Amino acid sequence: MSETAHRYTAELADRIELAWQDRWEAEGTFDAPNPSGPFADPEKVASYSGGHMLVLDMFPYPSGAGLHVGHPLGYIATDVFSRYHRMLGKNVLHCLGYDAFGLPAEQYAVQTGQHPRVTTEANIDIMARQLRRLGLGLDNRRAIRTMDPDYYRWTQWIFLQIFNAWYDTEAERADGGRGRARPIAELVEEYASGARPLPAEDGRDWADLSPAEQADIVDSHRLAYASEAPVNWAPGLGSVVANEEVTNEGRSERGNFPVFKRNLRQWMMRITAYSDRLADDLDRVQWPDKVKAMQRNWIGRSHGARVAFPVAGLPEVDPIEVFTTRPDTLFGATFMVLAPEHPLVDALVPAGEWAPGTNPAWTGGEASPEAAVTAYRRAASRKSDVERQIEGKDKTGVFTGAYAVNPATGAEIPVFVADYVLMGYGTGAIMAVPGQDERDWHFADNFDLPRIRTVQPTEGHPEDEAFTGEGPAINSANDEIDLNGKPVAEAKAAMIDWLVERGHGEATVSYKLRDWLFSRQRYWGEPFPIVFDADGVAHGVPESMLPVELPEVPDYSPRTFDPDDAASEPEPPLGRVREWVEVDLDLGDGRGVQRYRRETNTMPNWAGSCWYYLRYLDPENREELVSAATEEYWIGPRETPVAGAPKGTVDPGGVDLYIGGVEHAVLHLLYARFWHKVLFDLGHVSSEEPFRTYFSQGYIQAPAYRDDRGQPVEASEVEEVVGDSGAVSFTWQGQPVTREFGKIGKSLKNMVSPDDMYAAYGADTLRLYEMGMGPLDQSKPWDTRAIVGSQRFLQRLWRNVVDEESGEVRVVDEPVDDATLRVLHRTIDAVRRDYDELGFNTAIARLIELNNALTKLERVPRDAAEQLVLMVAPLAPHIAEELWSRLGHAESLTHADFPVADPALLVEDTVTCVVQIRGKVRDRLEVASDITEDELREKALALPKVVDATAGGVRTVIVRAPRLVNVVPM
RNA sequence: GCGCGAGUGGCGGAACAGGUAGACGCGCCAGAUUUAGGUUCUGGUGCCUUCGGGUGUGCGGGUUCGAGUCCCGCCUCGCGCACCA
Repeated sequence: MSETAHRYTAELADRIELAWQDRWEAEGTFDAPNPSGPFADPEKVASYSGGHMLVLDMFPYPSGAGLHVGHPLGYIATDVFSRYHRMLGKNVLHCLGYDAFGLPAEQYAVQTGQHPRVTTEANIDIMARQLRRLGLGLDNRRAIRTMDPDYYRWTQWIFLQIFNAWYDTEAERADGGRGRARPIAELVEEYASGARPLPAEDGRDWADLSPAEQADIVDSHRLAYASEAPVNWAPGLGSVVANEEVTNEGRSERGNFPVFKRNLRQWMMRITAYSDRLADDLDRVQWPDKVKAMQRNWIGRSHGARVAFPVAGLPEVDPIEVFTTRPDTLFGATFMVLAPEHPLVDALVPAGEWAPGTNPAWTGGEASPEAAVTAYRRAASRKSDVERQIEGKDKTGVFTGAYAVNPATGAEIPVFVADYVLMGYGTGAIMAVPGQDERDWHFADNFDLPRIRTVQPTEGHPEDEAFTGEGPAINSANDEIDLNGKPVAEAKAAMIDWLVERGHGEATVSYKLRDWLFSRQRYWGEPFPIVFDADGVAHGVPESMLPVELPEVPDYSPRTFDPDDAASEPEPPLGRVREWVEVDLDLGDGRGVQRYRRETNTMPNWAGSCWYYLRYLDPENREELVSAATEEYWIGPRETPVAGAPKGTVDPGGVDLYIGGVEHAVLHLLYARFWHKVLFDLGHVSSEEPFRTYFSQGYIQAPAYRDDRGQPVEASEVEEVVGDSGAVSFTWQGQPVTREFGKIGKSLKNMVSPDDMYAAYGADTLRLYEMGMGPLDQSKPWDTRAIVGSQRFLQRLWRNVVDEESGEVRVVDEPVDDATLRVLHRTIDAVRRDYDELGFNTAIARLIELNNALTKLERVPRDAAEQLVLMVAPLAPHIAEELWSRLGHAESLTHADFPVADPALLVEDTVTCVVQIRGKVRDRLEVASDITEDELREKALALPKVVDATAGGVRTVIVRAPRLVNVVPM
């Protein structure tokens, strides 16, 4: 034990931190008042001079492994930002809930027989303790959990809103655009009154239709609908998954099982109705360009044309509709290709044998078109996405035996079936233009089909390749239209005009985005508030019957199958609870008590996370999801749009700062935007976007080590060996291992727990280290050795205020000297700018510099120390509170005013001027900061080094007073 | 292949608007304290150097009085998408 009994050690930090965490909790320091409702405190709300701000993190999934040091990075950043803005006088709401439904808890439950609620609650407790120890300033009254019935009743309520809505593409919006969701009852009304013509043209009125026919029409409009459609079925997982959850390799993100396209009856969300708004409104939010690009790419809007190709000799068959982005190349369409699943295929295929003279390569080795198509379709349906991927560019297909007429040339061109054309994009059929499309070129190669170039390739372009570039049209004229010589864009426009005029097609837009598969065959998720009547018609459960609670089941596991058994059928666990599934209800629709069957699928994990930020605002509201006043207060549109938005942009509202990982760029962040827009259309929220500013934080990577077999070894047991030459190598149990940097976790055996950091350094040191490592949006390697630097800073800060031996406050009540005052105010100015822009690493560097300056003083003036403590507070709140308190302040500094820089003190009297010769620094001058150019030039030219260099004369002198002179000799 | 981003000391990273490259921290070196180790404190630390200076921000060119920063062409790495007609 040294005599420095009051040194800032890990033990002292621990005592200070726990004490302040208790006090914050007892005083409700971070409880943010609402303007009305359960958390109302209008007086307090009005007292905030700086307005209000909502700062959120993507909420965590409570996994069993607890936190590692990578998790809190974003939480610390939002906490620092929140604390800073509280000191600017704002009512800051920062809180954190739990994404509690999900697969890992269910899988664990299957293994152990423990109810997933029990394990999830235990995990939440562990996480909550670890997060509390970090000193986050959260309003814990709002820590919602998606698995609680009080929460998911509103998830179900939103589902019903979507179920009971349709997208009216003609309806006008407030912003002047067209298209918005409307209640389904209004659609029924319009049909019933005759205001809207019925889709079927058999002359009957709405009232003449049977209830089942009416239901069919209504259901086909709903934004949430059950439909039989090709979905991603993962037999090994026992569940279907969304497109967004299928990996590049065609496997399920969860469990890594093969995924098959299967026609199954599942719940879908009509997110495609919002394609344009989801793409366009990205201009209105402040998000990283990368994430905007990812969403735009996922939505995949492309402009082109729809063209109809009549089928030769079959006037009764519908023409084949294709989508093309290159209508200008129509003259080069020498064949057509339909997706194997295309509904028109059966009608096209002629009966009987192949026509005499059919190219044997087209027949797939079968005796008739029908046999060939059937065999090809069967083979295609058996292929998993993995296999499709592996086959890659090797184009396969068979001839259907049918020909279509190219409307531009009148030529009869063969129609093929091939799986390189996807049913889910465009119309599921293409016009093949081998001259201008690589894939079509390859197919033409394989099947000996003609190729006509319709764009003049640039010089030197290989003879044996498609030309996809820009150039004048060639070979593109008939009696009515001549594109030859026109550049691509002009030719496109001319062709579209001609197509429209002749009734062959029209300009159109196509999207990659598809409707969202919304049901899962799992136990641990939200039940659908849906029941089916005896006719199989789906009915929404009345609001008064919400929540539809998740029943207890004897067995949590869905039925899983051999991972490659594509023909297996999903069987959700809830289907086994007959007494829950079969239910007598009065839905209040005049039918009285009837027997119904409940929907046994559950909602995907994304459901709860789609809207949790809204429930934070008003978590105890029993009547509404969120009250209008509260929603508008926290996330209503602001007067000024976000920085960087195009001119004339109207602010969409939303969370002021949302921080989370980029892995959710096209999942959570797209789904939440979709739900929010539906809620906006239906009048439940005033904001049009959920997150007006989103920031994606980087990952913290930690060193991981592998032995000579490539197996990870326990990183904490690895020793570093420094060789004679200074080269560093690593060993584990005596054997050499190699180092890499990777995601922290069990799989790489490189876990670093925050608990160990709390024990060795304290939470403030950990916070400071994580914020000081580098820019927040960058990934960076964890280095436990380097944390000590952050601890040393806090120790020096502590020592500047508290005497280490006596424990007494050692600041003096003397005015701050002029030099120190200038350093102080420059620091205030810089730190404010850094905090505003989440530049915490540079803010910390500034604070260390200021602290080092104070260390050099014989006596530390109180005023300088206090301002420094206030500036450190957002980053290291416990030590700051403790020092603030020891400096004689009874109140927490949470709402103390953040220091303000005096502009007068930012102007320096003298500055260092560099004197360059030919652009290289050769000397320096101390000059008055208001020195004139002429004076400075004179001084610089008089310097001995300059005199030497300019003996042969001066060509030019550049003067940028007061900082720089550049002399260029002859 | 397409899209986005990044290459700066031994390491993490600074550098507002083209104007002192390497702030701050780790590590390393030296000294002080300590019985010693550790801790803590003080000073030094891009590279080369004949101690005058030379050189230096992935590579090659360009613009400029002046380039880490702007332009053109490459290379490498990371991330995302990927038969999207």
